[in-house]
Order: sequence, then structure tokens, then C-alpha cells
Amino acid sequence: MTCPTAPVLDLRDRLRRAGLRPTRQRVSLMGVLFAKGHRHLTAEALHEEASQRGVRVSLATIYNTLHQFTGAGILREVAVDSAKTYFDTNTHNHHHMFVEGEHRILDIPAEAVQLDESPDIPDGFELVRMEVVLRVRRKQ
Amino acid sequence: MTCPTAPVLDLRDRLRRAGLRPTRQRVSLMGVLFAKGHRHLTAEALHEEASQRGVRVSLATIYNTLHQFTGAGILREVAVDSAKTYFDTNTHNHHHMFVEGEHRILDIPAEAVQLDESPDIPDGFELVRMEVVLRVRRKQ
DNA sequence: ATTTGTGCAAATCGTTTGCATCTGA
DNA sequence: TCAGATGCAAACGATTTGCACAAAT
Repeated sequence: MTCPTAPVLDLRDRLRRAGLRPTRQRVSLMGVLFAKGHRHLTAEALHEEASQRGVRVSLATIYNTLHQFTGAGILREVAVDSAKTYFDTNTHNHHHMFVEGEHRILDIPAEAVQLDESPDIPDGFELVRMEVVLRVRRKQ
Repeated sequence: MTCPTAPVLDLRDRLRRAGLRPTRQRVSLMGVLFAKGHRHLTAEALHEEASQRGVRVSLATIYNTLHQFTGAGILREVAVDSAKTYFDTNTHNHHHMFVEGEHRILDIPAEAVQLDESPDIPDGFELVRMEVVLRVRRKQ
């Protein structure tokens, strides 16, 4: 952790470019978040995974960090499950499949869904993003 | 409340057909829910509105009832806001616009959004429904 | 040195639950 | 009668907050 290998420098840079100070915790959490491709994590899940990797960060800091990262465009919040908030490491345009009863989220590539031009946005509002959620359940 | 006017009978019938006993509270809440066209309510909002109309129902019963109604197909749960759960009195196929920062949900008629046939559903799963959420924010 | 971030524990908020009591069929 | 509903208060789980301490610029 005191040995700045190349990937760690990347993480620090990415944080700086996002306007966030590269603190030890933020760098570590970025490392955990982006260690294995894109995924959807809850605060609790990130906390556990960080602990397992020997990264000791309080849950309060996890929540702070997740929201800071979301504000900085590093993460995206996914609201499909009223029970808890998921954060998506993929901030590119894509959609989701949600497995009801299992609290599981799967990605759908943007190209898999064709929508015509978006419906009218009321005056005074601007589109942030359009997302599609396929709710599925296990058969039988 | 002891005078069974026509609309009250309708409500009672609708509850019976849904397999729910038409108790005083359920009939009253249906009355409140469907008094003014379709809308999106939280448990808290329904509780307040019921109180204002002199319908005294505990919050616990509100939650029970909302879930029973959802299970019976009288209401639909809308998960767009990770902060709280909204219930939609419109159970027909349609979509939503969510105003970020204002906790406000607007309807988009199904016809306003054209999607091609849905993406592949993984084996062992079946589609419950496909919904589109347009996230918008107030300009500036 | 100053500003910003972190950790902890307590507080908050939406929601659920256990249980005694009531009510509709 | 009696299964099913309700109300209350307490329990719960996810998230936020206040504040003293620590770390980054």
C-alpha cells in the first residue's frame, strides 16, 4: 500500500480527475470495485468484500464514498429494488434485468433494446437518462 | 359508512373478486386510493390522506393493505426511487418519468414508447413485465 | 496550516412483526 | 363461531449524521 504500482497510480489519477482527493480508503475501494469487471453492489456487499481483502473501512465511509463516486460519475445508482440501493460499476448506457425475489441484477447491453425517440419531456425538464428494466422471475 | 351507496358496493365487490375480505379499512382505503384518478402514493401519503378524510387506519394496516392490494393486482409497486416505495393505482401497461430530486413520478402511456421485441430472457426465467423509466431533472 | 475525509456510535427513517383484541362471514 | 384483520408498540434493517480525530494538499 506504500508501493505505488502502476494500477494504483491509475486509480489515484482517476480520482483526481473526478475532483476527489485520492485518500487511502477511496483508492482501496476503487481497487475493490473495479477488480473484477462490472457489477452491482450494495454498500453492505462492498463493505464485506473490502474486509475480506484486508481493507478496513467503516460502513459510514462506504456510504459516503459510494455517493461521492456516484456524484463524480464513477458509479451509477440502480433503483430497481425497493429494499436496498445498488451501485453499478458500469456507467455506460445499458439496461437491467431484475430477478424478483432473488435481489439479483443482470445487465442488458444497450443494443439489445431498441426504443424509438424518447417521449416528450415536459417543459423545464431535461432528460438525465432512459432506462429499461425487465422484471423476471424464476419459472414455476 | 353504514349506508351502502352504489360506489361502496363496487369497492366491496372489487375486493371480493380479488379474494380479499371487504373490511371497513380496506373499503375506505380503496375509496381514498381511487378517488381521484390514477396516482403514485407512498404508505405515508396514503396514511395522511386517509386521516384527512377521517379514515382512521394504523400505518401498519396501511402497509399490510398496500401489499395485499399489490398481490391481488389492484395496485402495482413502482421501484424508481431508492428512498421509498411508491404504489401505482394504474396497473395497466405503461411507463414512468421520475423527476430526480423531487421524488415525483409521472406516467408515460405505453404507446409513447416503442420497443422492439424484448431481449432474450435467460432459460428458466419468465418475463414479469418490462418497464421504462425516464429520469429527468429540472433544467439549470 | 487549513481543508477535507474518516470512524465511531447514536440517531433517523421507512418498513415489518408479535401479539392481544376485534370483526366479518 | 372463528379464521382472518387490525392496532399498537416494539423491533428491524438500511442509511445518515454529529463530532472528535486523522490525513491530504
